Amino acid sequence: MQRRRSAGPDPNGAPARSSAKDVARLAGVSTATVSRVINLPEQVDSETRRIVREAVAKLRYMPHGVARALRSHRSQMVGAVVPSFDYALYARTTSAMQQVLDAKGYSLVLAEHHYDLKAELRTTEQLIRRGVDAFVFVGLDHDPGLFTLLEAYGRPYVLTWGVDPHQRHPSIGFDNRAATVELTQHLIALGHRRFGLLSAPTEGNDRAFERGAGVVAALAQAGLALPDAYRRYGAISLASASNMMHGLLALPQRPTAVVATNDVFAVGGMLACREAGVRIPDDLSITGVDNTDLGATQTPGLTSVRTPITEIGREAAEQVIARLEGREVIAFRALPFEIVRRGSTAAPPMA
Amino acid sequence: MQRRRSAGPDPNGAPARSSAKDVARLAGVSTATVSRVINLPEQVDSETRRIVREAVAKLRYMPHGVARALRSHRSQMVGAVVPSFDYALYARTTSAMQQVLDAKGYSLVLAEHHYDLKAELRTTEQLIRRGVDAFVFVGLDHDPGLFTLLEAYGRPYVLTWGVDPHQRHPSIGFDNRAATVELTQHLIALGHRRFGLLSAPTEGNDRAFERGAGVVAALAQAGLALPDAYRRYGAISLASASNMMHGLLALPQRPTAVVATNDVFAVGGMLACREAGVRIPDDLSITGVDNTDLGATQTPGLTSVRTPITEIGREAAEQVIARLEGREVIAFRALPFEIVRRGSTAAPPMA
DNA sequence: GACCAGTATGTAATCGAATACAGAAGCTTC
DNA sequence: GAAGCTTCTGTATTCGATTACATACTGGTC
Repeated sequence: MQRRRSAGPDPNGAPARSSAKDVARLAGVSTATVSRVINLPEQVDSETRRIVREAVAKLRYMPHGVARALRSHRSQMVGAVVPSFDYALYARTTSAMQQVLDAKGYSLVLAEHHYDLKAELRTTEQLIRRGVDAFVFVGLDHDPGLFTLLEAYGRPYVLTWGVDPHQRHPSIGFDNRAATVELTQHLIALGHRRFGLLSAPTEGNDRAFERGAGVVAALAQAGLALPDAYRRYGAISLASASNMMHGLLALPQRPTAVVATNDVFAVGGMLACREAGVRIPDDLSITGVDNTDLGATQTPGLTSVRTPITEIGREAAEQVIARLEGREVIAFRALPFEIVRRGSTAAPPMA
Repeated sequence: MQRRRSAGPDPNGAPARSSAKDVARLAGVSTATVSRVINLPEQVDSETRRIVREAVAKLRYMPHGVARALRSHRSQMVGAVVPSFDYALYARTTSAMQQVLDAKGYSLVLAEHHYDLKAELRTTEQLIRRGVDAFVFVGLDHDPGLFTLLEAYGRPYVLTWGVDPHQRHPSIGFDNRAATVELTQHLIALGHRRFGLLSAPTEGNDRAFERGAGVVAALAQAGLALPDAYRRYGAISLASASNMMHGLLALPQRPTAVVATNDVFAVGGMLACREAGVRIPDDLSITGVDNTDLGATQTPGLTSVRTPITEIGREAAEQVIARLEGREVIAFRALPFEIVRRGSTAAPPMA
């Protein structure tokens, strides 16, 4: 295979980028002084500082981050390892993170693992190899090797979208179980007795697990059960949710209320109802979690839970930066959530 | 401020990570051979290779990416600089990119610029400093300094979501103008004569500009005009779109068809119509672009254009990798799009 | 048996900054 | 005016790999 001379980052025609040595030469100082002007300016005489800064400006000098990272063991990069980007939520959390990081001079490195905790481990390993300083993960469930790895390489991290009940790992999120407990209680109060659940597979997904558990707990408290046939698990997509809902509608005694563990499931469920001619909320009530635009704009609007999407991102970024900079920080933070009632929930039809 | 001994990436207790030197010692070879086993295995005797690989496994050696990057001028990181993550689209494109990159051993570094081309330039500069090898940008409009910078540092790049008509920059996307031309023609064919436009500000946003231009061009071809009062520009959010639509509805002669330059604007517009008691499609037809779930699940479903969201991401990633590896590649790629007709468009009401 | 080509490996320089250490200069203080 | 402190700057090492170059060995050829 013929290979051209160099198409890579260091090609023929490119004007050599200027180094600290060039700046030092022009300013008539040593590279050590150049480095100090950049990193510890107060240690340098103000006149020298001025001269060096002029040289920096004239040569358009940009410190070589890779060299700096090698020597100082700091890359100024933070990794976010999320389940999936396709689900708008994580994108928004990540967006909030990115803004905070950017403002503080850090860059965001991103990876997805598609709900595969082994993949999460591998990908994190790769990012550590690349020099990423600190990490933000989604959820509390992870491969045990992940924590060993982070420990071994001394990488600070924060878990998000949940709060670690054992307080073993720093975490920022909210009480997923409490959210669906409240929703379910709301539905029970409306008079519903026969429930359905639309959920993601709970293996390795503590958010889904807790949300499902919240439904079961609230029902149990009211003396109600949630038989297996009324629990449906599938991938997070409208199509899969629609399928699951068709399954529930086909039951001999179909539920009058369906709790979905997120808005995508709920909207997928609504689509299935439209197809099947089941009216919402007259024939069936349905709720989501996360209060996305997708749910809010449906007809009728989807009752959901406003989760602290951007706050989680912002706080997580601040946390890891604080840890990186050696500051003490609150390690466990439960943010508030709030039920948002819309037209998708009402009293059940008369029996 | 008291600082603990070390909370950073290289703390006290952490077992020293093993280096190529350690592997070399254990295997009884030089570090050069270790490096060769990893990067050019066919140059090493198979027996030596086996021994080195055993040592690598025993010590759980991971090459130090930063050191490697310093010496080889390759960080194996690709940067994606997108306008915003909040808009689901870019998140999905980025997701597709990430998957390709990951499969080929690259990592994705992400930044947003919130439609500020100066910020885009600054952030790219920062990523170059961090050693990012190649870039993917959204759109054709950029600060001229951006290309100078990329040129100066020899960084390959690809523009996405549009196709450069002058073919000066490698680009992968589709014909934004043609998309709205087709939509508008569809509406004209249905009998509409009075149009409205909901768009993002076009400054520095070629996608918005082209889509708007497509509407105007199709109308002109049919001998119709689009007066300024019928063009509304605002931020990409449901609330802002709803405001704009209320403006259109308040016109003495309100439009019977509204073309929105993306689905968010269109759905925001639909919300405003619901509030104002304007029925879709009986009183007003509306269309979006991008064929998102948000639009597809509305009642009625939003007529839109299926744009090659994931294909763009995948191809862009493959492009930059190919360029990085010195392979020749197709530099200008126009992907197909397709009108998706749903219930939001119909004939105009009788006059 | 001399020469050459090819293969396998080691030695040492290198990437570009950060930083430990040393040294110079200026200022106090007794 | 000697000792001691500060303040400022330079010298030289270091981070951990990649890689140009040198070297040793093997086998084939005339």
